[in-house]
Amino acid sequence: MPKVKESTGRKRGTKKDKDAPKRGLSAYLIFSNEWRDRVKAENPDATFGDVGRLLGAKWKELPDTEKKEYQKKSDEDKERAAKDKAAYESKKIA
DNA sequence: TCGGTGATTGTTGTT
DNA sequence: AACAACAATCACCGA
Repeated sequence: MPKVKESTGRKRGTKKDKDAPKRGLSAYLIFSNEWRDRVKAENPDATFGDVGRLLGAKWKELPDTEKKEYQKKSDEDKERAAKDKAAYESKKIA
């Protein structure tokens, strides 16, 4: 039984590695980059609280094909993060 | 071998 | 500066 987090309040400064080899962006992150301006374009009054919620709602409304595009981008980002860590362990091989 | 855990990613707007 | 919902993620490690 996977402990699914119901609250989205993760801890920000919870890292133990001094180098912190980051990870990769996620589909939503990339999607938000493109949609953030579109959502705001239709909701110039909506602040993060509004846009944020609306954004996520739209994300799910997005066609699977569309999401697939972002997922694909996330894949590239992943590979990028992989190199990031690669250098991290390389310099920090210890 | 396998699981699940935590850490991370980016936006905006506020205080 | 940091946080707050929104969602995905997924690499990492240990037992």
